[in-house]
Amino acid sequence: MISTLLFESFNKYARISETDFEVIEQHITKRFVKKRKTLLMQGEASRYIYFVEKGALRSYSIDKVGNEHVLQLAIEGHWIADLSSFVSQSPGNINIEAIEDSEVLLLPHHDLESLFEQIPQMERFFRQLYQRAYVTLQQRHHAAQSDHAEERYRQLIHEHPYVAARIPLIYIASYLGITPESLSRIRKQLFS
Amino acid sequence: MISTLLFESFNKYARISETDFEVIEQHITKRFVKKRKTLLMQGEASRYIYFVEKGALRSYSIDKVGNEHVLQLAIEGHWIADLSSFVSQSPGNINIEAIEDSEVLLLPHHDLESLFEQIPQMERFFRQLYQRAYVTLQQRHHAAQSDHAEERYRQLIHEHPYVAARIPLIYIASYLGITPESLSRIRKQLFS
DNA sequence: CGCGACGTTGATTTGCCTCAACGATTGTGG
DNA sequence: CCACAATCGTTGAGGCAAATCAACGTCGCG
Repeated sequence: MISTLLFESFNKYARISETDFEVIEQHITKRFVKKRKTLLMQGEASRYIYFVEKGALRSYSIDKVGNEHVLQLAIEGHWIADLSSFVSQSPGNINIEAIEDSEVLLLPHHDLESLFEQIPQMERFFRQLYQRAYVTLQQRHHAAQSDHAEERYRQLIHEHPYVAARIPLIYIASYLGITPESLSRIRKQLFS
Repeated sequence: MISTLLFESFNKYARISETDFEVIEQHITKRFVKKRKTLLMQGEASRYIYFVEKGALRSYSIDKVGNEHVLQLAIEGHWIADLSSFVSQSPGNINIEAIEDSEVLLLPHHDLESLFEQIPQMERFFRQLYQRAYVTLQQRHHAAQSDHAEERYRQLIHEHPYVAARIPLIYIASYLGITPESLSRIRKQLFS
């Protein structure tokens, strides 16, 4: 087995047997990404969906004035992707970059159809993945509208303590939709 | 044919023949909703996805302090739903309400499986529907992060002039994530 | 060593909110 | 059918959360 983490991830949302998993693994390739190196650049069609085996990554978009906005933070055991680009196989406007030296497993869009046919549970897994992505995005949007920055930061610490502890403040701030300065002040006030 | 509008909507994103459409129509029911009456209430599992045949509706969620946040505005020819609830068939936290006296067509989740089998193009249509919902949400989130209220309002007028012209200012404001007072001031400044 | 990445702190500004009041419509119950 | 109540939009005054601008300290690394 290439990756126990990956096996567990599949099994969390669908029942994948070990023999099925072996089939899946044949379609997986591994890639190493150095800190601050880009894995996916806007303008490309995202040929893969990425599973973080080790390290940490972020996805972000860039606005008119050149500011980056973090969409997703992912540490080992989690998936990261530009889903709209991956699903439609058309150019996206999202970048994915390593925050630490990382190992990433690549599952190619190209192989999905045949995988779905061989392993019906894979289809279920992906359906759920898309669903979760949508629900998460909706919750974030709602939180951004209705909660203050401090409350959103509290929530993040509560739900993803590892992420909050490990990822540099600048990216956390961007994820929360505020400036590093603001988050720094919020933290100061929160831990005292 | 019950509804030409509905037929056109299907055909915009998938090729549905008239004979296929007749099959679909057998699963559709019509419902009249009076202004300010609720079509779907939070806590319910959304059994239907709704097509607006006539009138206008909004979907919204309510935050801790009791404020409403409009998620979607839909006039005739458009779909509206609590997708996460509809897809998972579990209780949602979204309300759908008529802004004007409206006619709505109901497509039940219960019938989808069999429809997908009979009319493969239906599956394609729904896949695209989900995709568009996701992309739209992501764009809105990005806009909320990077643009000022005035710019977001401009965009809305540009992309959905009919909506902007017809829907009361309070709902537009909520959709943009600002107060009615703020939008009123933005408008004053914009049209002078 | 020197430079870039990262975090902090202070001073000031600003976009939008809150609260309050008021007019114009539209809706409704007696 | 009229009176009164909501709904909707506007305007003004004041306040606040977070942004901006600027400066500085620490750390890791080529």
